[in-house]
Amino acid sequence: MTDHTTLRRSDCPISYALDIFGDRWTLLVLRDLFLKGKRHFSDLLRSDEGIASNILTERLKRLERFGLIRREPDPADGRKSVYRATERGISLVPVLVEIAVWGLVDGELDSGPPGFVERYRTDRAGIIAEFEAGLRSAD
Amino acid sequence: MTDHTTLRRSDCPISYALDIFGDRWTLLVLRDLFLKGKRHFSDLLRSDEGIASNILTERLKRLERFGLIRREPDPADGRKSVYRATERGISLVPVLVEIAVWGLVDGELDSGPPGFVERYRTDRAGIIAEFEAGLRSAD
DNA sequence: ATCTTCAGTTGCAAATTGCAAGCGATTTTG
DNA sequence: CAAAATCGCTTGCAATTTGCAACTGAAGAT
Repeated sequence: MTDHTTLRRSDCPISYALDIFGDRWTLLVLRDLFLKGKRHFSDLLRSDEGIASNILTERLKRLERFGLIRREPDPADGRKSVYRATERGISLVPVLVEIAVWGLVDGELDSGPPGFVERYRTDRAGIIAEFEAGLRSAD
Repeated sequence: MTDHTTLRRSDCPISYALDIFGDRWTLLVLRDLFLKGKRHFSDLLRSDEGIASNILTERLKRLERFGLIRREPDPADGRKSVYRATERGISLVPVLVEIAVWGLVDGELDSGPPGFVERYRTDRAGIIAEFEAGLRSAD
């Protein structure tokens, strides 16, 4: 069996990154977790794109193994876990923002915060810093 | 059959982007084409990661359909085609660079141009402009 | 106590990927 | 000019991954 979960295909940084999040779902899970503030399995399951529960389970485990997110028991509800960004995960915010901006412009979409692209053009660092700060302070 | 080649899963820009390049190979093809200056099928086939020829064929067709690259006959060799970035494709350079930087830092890799990350930190726009200019002037 | 919700797991069919071999059209070699 | 090599694919097929639906045990709500 080819082990895509640990095997590195080459020493190229782009290839390295894609071995972690180069699939149809991983970045969407991170989007919900990092940009939309979702924290629970059930919230993530109700993504706009309709991820299957077995896929979500597998991706969350993978992301935890790669150290991009961590899982904690929910103190308020024994059935639930809370998923959060680690510092390593937070370092992916610029990638997420870059992809979002590309998608907005290329797809001529108007979803997302109003004026996002305009602000990005003049204050990229500020936008990114804001998202990162939001993730660090999330309780 | 679910048609992943044309179906949009949601109106999220990240989802839109992933419907175009959210897989293990597409961005690696674009890397070779945009950042490594490869132009021919045979060169792309000899990627570090060892892409299969049927997958490469399919990805090139897809990228052409999405308007990110275009194909021309090679005037110097009737068997060959030349693949080039379109303006739309060039707009993906910032995404590629962002992912590359993330991979270099997170993976503690030392591949790529020396001092790339350092220059990125102080002159992101310059690096991107350089890659873009290189693509536009390529004959 | 019973019912519901939660976070998964399981089984299986369908789609995608990877591999090796083959192909016609060119181009190069002798 | 004929034969061999190269080019950009295509084809067949096995292995892997995905998607769907149904199910489960633990925990919470009524």
